[in-house]
Amino acid sequence: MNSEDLSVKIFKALGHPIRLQIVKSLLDESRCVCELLPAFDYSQANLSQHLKILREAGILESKKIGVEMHYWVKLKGIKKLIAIMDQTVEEYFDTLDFN
Amino acid sequence: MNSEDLSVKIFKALGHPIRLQIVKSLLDESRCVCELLPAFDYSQANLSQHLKILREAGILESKKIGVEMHYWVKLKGIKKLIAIMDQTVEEYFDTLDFN
DNA sequence: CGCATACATAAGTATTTAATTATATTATAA
DNA sequence: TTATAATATAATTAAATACTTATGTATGCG
Repeated sequence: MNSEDLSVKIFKALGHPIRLQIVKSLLDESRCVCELLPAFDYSQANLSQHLKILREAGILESKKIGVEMHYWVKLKGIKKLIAIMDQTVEEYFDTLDFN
Repeated sequence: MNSEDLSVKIFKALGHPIRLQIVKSLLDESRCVCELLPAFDYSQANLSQHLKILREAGILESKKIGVEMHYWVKLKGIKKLIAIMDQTVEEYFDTLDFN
């Protein structure tokens, strides 16, 4: 896969409300699915599928510990990316004030 | 729309190869559709629809000048966002080298 | 063992998104 | 005014994505 395709894949992976929530909740600490599941209101299968998409985009990494599967954010850039997105969204709302 | 939804909308808008290309080509200068169209290999209608999605995500702004419609990147954050994405993709490929 | 827990995968359906083709709009120029 | 260029919109179809329900797999425990 080339850089352009990977960029698109990462943007796309983050372009879903459930997945963005998941990633945000993993920015500073790893968690197992058993912790994520009750935190959100999605079915276990659905959550698992979204985690797979995030793993395949290279955003998350996982490791099995006993019976639990732990997930964390693999790329440091993702945290920056989300921070810049927050800034950008602020910028957007700021521009609205002048209309 | 709240911040979370807007973040998702922007990520999603960038998560398509055509749209990412368009945005990148507009990062430093505005262009009319008549300049964009021959630069890429998409049908006029298709291009127009992607431009609409980018406008509706707040990423692009447009203005009609005579018979031409000019587009440019409205949010400064978008340029940063794409720069961080490029870094992140590099980071990804770097991590692969150690496997 | 055999069962329970934690998770993944598969299959099916519903919904969304994308692309194509055709048509509409708007501004200028002849 | 009509013709043309530049662009948008609508309608259709195709394809991808998301969600649900059902089932499978690995690990640890009694």
